[in-house]
Amino acid sequence: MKESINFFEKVYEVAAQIPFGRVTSYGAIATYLGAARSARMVGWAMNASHNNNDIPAHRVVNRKGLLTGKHHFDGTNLMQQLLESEGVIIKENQIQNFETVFWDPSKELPIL
DNA sequence: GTAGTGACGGAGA
DNA sequence: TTCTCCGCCACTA
Repeated sequence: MKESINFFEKVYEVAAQIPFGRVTSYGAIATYLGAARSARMVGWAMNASHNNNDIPAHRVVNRKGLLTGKHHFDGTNLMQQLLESEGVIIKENQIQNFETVFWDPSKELPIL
């Protein structure tokens, strides 16, 4: 076990605070954490979030609102199904009204 | 030690 | 808007 990278826990913390029926992007989280150029790390952290049940990874999509991470879920439509259950409309793996359901941590959460 | 890859994002065309 | 290229950090072979 290495020293726990705060980056991971921060990502989890932010993701866990995503309100019901809202979504955010990897870049938004990365920017909030001060790693705007490391959005990939956020996605990578999400990959490890499988061990954290409190991490609604299905609420995290790319900046286009595309469910790029759905392949990492058990089913093929599990991610979409979860989001639709929260009132998020999805079509062709892309979130509709993305601007409406988008949740920006850098705006909603206190500045780091 | 080097190269390839990835749940991404931004800039340029 | 989409496509391509580059950069970013961490992991794997």
